[in-house]
Amino acid sequence: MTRTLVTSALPYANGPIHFGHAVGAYLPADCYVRTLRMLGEEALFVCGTDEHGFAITVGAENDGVEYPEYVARWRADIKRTFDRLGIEFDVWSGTSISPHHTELAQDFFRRLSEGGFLIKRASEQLYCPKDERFLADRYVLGTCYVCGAEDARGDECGKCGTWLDATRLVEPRCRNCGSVPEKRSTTHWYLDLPKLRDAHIGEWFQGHPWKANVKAFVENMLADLEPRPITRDMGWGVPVPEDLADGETGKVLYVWFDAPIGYISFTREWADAKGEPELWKRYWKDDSTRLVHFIGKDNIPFHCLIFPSMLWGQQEGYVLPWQVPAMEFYNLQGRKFSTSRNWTIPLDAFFETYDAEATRFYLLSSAPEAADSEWRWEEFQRCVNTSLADTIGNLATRVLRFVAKHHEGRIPAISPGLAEELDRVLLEECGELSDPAPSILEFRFRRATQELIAGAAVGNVFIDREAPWALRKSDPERSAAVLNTAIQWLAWIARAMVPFMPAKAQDLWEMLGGVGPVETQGWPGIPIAGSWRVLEAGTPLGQISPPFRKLTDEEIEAEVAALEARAEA
RNA sequence: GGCGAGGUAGCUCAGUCGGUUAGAGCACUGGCUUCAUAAGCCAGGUGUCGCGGGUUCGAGUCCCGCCCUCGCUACCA
Repeated sequence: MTRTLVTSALPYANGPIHFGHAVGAYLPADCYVRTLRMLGEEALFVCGTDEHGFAITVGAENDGVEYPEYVARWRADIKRTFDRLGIEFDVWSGTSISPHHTELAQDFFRRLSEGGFLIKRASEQLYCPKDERFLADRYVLGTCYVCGAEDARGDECGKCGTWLDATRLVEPRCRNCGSVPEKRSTTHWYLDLPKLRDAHIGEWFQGHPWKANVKAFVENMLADLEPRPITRDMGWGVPVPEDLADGETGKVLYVWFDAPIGYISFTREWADAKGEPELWKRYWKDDSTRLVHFIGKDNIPFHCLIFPSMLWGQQEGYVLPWQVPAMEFYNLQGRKFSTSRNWTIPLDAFFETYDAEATRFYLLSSAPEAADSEWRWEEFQRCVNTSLADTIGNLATRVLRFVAKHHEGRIPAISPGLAEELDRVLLEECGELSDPAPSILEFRFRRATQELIAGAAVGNVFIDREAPWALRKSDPERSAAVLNTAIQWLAWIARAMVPFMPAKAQDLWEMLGGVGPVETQGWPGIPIAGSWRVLEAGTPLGQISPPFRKLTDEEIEAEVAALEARAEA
């Protein structure tokens, strides 16, 4: 029995999330958590929005609303998408509203300072006098001092690709209001990453079996590490603790510094809500906890290096990540998802037409585990029609309608002798049986979806071999036993479907006459002859209806055309 | 520039420590079946494993070089 704390990257409360986000950090995590629970293991699933930072202040001001209102709007919008996808966190909060967050983030700063892991340093940064704020590099435009291109962004020139120093741009201007920024000296605190690496984090990282994409990337960074600023001149964020500010004012913790602390704040919020305020320590301060961060690859530095450094630097026994199953990127029909270029799938319309559970399955089956991958409408259609409707859905209807017609809608009887014989046929002679759970626990979600479908295919082979429609006349007892076995197999499928499609799994379970939540049946694993049947003969079936609607060529073609039309508009 | 990942059948991909005639799904063709959502089952593969070298009894797999695609490059989060 293990205990696992699962986090999904905190989405930034500055816009809607799309399927690329969902498949990168949220769906796999939800699937993983559901699998652990089916296996009887303890898991806690934590998420919420990341609500500080410069980009949010700009977004809110452009919309003419106060910061808290702005982030509350996106917090709700993002949550709605998760709800529709059936992603169920144990706690959902936000870094600007979670009760312990400010104090905890300040505490992190304080303890790092006491540990000697912070460096105070002055630097020159660009300040916009009109907007009265310091500008992040990417919010400054100007002429590239390398190639002369105009409208280069302060962090990188779009023309020549050079990584720029914003303060050296020729004719710089504020991206927001166009005025000329001035250089101002400002003091900030830096996290001494080289020191933390040498003290512990380097060794810790090396001694751990990471996913290939994580390992290569971080090893590289470890070799060439520099102190990183963790404060910012801004009014929106967690203030630097006054007692440590040395008279400096207007400083807040950098958003990336406070954001991952949100995982802990939210866990505390969850524990408070349960009426056991100390319970969060069971997850964060017990060595035996497995901390798993689901993220997109853009988040690897933070979750494999910086946040672990912050945690360890507390010297308070915080657990460090056990695994960071970072996904690569997910594109849409050959291009990057882009809200500004209208290369997106409008989700409100999408969920009115398409099934969220089938969408979960398709997303997991195409997840960018080892390389970038993409949503393709044609593949979505193929997946829904072939794998879900034909292989799983049709297996259910072909068996259940037969039973409805010839056995009064009740699960037919089976004798011990026939059970033994049919177990052998089904479990040994109808194709290879595989258990999706080990794949899920290794973060191989694509393979896991294939294994589920392979299981349903075994059911189809079994029915064809035994042909109960023919046996009905020649050997009615065997015909009944075959149908009993097929229904038991559907029950296996329903249970195995839970991590991928929890609601559909429940629908199927009830169609089979199953009572109560299918999750409570536990994970079915690979059936063992003689002990895998869970439904009683004589049990009345539920209402039979095809679990998955097939998608027509016309509607898929229309979706692709609409996508392209929106992008051109 | 630096780093990384990919390049395997028409399409999407799997190939663990190097080891038989390189696999799966889809698509396609033929046959069977008629319980079922025009679903199901069976059978059918002459692939330069990106290119060129090398190591080895043996390379898709390891080493070197090159070509192509994509991503990341931390003061956006």
